[in-house]
Amino acid sequence: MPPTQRAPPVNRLLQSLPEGDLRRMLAACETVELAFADVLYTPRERLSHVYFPVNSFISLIMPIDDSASLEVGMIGNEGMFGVPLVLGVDVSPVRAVVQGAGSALRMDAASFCRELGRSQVLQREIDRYVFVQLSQLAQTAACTRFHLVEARLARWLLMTQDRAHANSFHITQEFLAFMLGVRRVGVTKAASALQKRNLIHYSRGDITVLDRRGLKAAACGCYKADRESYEQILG
Amino acid sequence: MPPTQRAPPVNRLLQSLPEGDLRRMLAACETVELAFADVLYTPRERLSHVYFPVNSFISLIMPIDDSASLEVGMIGNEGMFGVPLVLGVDVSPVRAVVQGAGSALRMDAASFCRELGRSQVLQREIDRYVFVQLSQLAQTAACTRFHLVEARLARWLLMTQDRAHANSFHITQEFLAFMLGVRRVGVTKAASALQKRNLIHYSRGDITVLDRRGLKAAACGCYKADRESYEQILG
DNA sequence: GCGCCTATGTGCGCTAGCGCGCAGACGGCG
DNA sequence: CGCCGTCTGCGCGCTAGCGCACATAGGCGC
Repeated sequence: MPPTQRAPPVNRLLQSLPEGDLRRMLAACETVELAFADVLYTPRERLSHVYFPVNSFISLIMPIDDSASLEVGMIGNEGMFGVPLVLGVDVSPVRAVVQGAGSALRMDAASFCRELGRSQVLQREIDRYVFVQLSQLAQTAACTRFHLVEARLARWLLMTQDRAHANSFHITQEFLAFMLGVRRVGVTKAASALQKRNLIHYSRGDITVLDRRGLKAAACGCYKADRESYEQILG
Repeated sequence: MPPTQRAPPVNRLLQSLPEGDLRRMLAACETVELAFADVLYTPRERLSHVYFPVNSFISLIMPIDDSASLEVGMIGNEGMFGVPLVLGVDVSPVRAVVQGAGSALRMDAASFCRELGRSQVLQREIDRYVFVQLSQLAQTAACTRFHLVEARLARWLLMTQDRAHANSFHITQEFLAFMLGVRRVGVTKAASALQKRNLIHYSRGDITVLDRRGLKAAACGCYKADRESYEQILG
């Protein structure tokens, strides 16, 4: 997935299905446009829909102590939102917020469960995706504990770049701080350090990755670990 | 699960099965004795067996940067080790270490997958358990980021007490530090603070919970959140 | 061209936790 | 009874990140 490549026309989880299954899934989906910062799900609600991002992407945010929160997962067109439904549960502990505007395929929960029951391949594919999310979660937990903000930021930027399928995207430092669970000032410091090293450029919320290779070097190993986990299981 | 109650005779995931399924599962299991600090699984190995703790319990530890690590999950007789197999994957990113000595039911991976395919009820039950683990993982990630060592320690002691089905258990501060991802000295400080408040007593690795209610008050809300998640989904 | 809002940068005192090294203390074993 | 290994406690200087408050700076509307 080189960053300059265009996003595939549909979601990759779906794309891997045999033709019949794919057709049925697409028939049960509607295309929706997601706007930046849209909240698709709030904890304790019922999960009414699943989302398969096409060129949008979504953050999973774990709230805690009614003021702090932490991003614990990111979903682009390699995945889906609504994993608990696969496990027979219709709630989730995390908030789902649109991080990159764009389109997604949406399907109501009941239809999704029905199709899951019908297609072995779908079931199997999505199960594997659940595993990938689980791994990412564990990685993020440890990363958040041990790694410095600058490295975590670099990781975040790389992950976002992958899901945005572009070198530039929009995100303010305020919002970033919120994702990483640090102060805005912490992000300012880390980001300006990366900018001084000519790895990124940013201005008023528009971030451009200038040197992807350098950014990888600045990031912690967690980025690589995530990628490898994904490629090994779903690649 | 009041702490003084004895551990149920078998694993609770299994106990909830209808008689036929239960019999088949038990037939495919062997009882093994797990010793403290046994390593049941090392990342990147193939998952050869699943474990259903009876009165033992197991820690899931995420290694990172070949020296640091962090506990990201705990498995007592309410759960099982080997969740990735449910998702069609035969590896795991976490180490599995015996935290409390005792017995467990062990089953080889192939038999487990076969039984999963045979019993809808088993499948459904275990899926829900996977969800609980996932929630716990997210909770732990955020907890680790935001909460002070003392509160995290209190949470850990309560979780352990639940799984040990006893007020006392053995764990050195060194090992505890390792779980919580902090220095041993950090644990010493937190533990002696709890001891001064008469919530716990400890000496050379033997820890006794004296005041469970008080310990709950000292712990962060994550303990309560975990319990509620478990009870709501599997209770 | 001016004002305002949003985004970014900075300074300052503070705290939790780190790394390191050492001191005491308890207990099992010879 | 004494030794030694394990477990616990403490001191010291250091750093990352916090909370707060304020200072620039770019864009947009009027």
